[in-house]
Amino acid sequence: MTDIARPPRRTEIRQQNETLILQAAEKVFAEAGFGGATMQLIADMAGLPKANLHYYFPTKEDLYRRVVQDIFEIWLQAAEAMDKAPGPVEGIGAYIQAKMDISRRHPNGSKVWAFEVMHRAPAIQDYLETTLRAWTTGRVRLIERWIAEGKMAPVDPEHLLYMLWATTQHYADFGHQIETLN
Amino acid sequence: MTDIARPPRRTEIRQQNETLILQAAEKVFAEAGFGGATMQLIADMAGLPKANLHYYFPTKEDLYRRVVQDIFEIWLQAAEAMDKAPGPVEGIGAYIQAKMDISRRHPNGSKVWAFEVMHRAPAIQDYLETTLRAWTTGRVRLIERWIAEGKMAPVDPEHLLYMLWATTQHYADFGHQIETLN
DNA sequence: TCACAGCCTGACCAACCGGTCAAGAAAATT
DNA sequence: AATTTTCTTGACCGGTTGGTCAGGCTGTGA
Repeated sequence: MTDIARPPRRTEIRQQNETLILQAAEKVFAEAGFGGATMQLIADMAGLPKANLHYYFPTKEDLYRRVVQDIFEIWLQAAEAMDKAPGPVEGIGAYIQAKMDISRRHPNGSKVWAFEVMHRAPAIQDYLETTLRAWTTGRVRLIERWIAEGKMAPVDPEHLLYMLWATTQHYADFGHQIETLN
Repeated sequence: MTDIARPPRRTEIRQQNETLILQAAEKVFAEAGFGGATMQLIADMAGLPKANLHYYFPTKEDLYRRVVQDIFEIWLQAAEAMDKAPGPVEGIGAYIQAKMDISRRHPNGSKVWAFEVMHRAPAIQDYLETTLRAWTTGRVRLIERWIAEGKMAPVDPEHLLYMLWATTQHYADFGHQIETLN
């Protein structure tokens, strides 16, 4: 009956190595895409033998899916910043701020996410069709309410969201292009 | 001394096969990135034996560089639409129109371009640092003139261009995401 | 002290990678 | 008709790929 004491310990090594691998994987996948990435390179970057990767993540796809899933969850958190705001100026401003922060703190994850969405999202179709859609409709309704209350100009809420995504994503992913031109 | 008659003929088969290969390559590179694409898959998609690809394009990199170069030249042509316009409304409008048209007609090329720029553009550094920069400064000056003439609101010309890039590129590359949500 | 579950890894495998090449087919030039 | 150039391709090469596995190691609980 010692149910409470079991889970905490014993997984320390596992968790430590998993994050180590995930960090390396995020970087390699971001730089080469799924097909271009190699388990050997990820292993080298993590400082582990390749066989050890396969101990924690049986296949390359498992590892990739996990990387995508992680960044998606972080990405979703930016929504909170929008909901807590009293009006559009603070809400949208805070959302942009949060998204740009994520892009800055997880540039690799941001690229993996972009790559994934660009390619029909074979690894995350479920997310796009359920979680993401739910999130979007919720936010669209919020913006519609703001418009109805006269707090902001009557723009198409969906297109506004697309533009926000486009711009923040662009600054995250095309940093090099912008940098070169300045 | 028959200098004029030489170039036209003789390259018919070559040109035909080159475009056939380039079309297949554009698609495969767009879907898998440079590292994930394979010469075998491109060959199959073009309906040619793999050894034949290497006859026209000695290495995978040569083929890739050519694909990137082609889409870049098409991309540059959208500039003309902007220059011919008398004012910002027509100019920027026409530019967006032209870019969206390109994205719609060359969705694969657009993805290859995005992928290339996202990854520090190893194959086209020269372009980014010369041609593209020249193009940008020219357009910035055009917008500045429009602002000086009171034809449009005084916004930062460079940031305006970035936003235009971001939005049009987003609609081209993330078509699937937008489609899924609608 | 022992046992046992979780962790580690060198060696190995079939499949596939980009690229080569020689020998021949087709086309253009003479 | 002869010759030369361009095009085509099956077979092949060394190296790399994702993935496996047997056997050893290690920390912990009894």
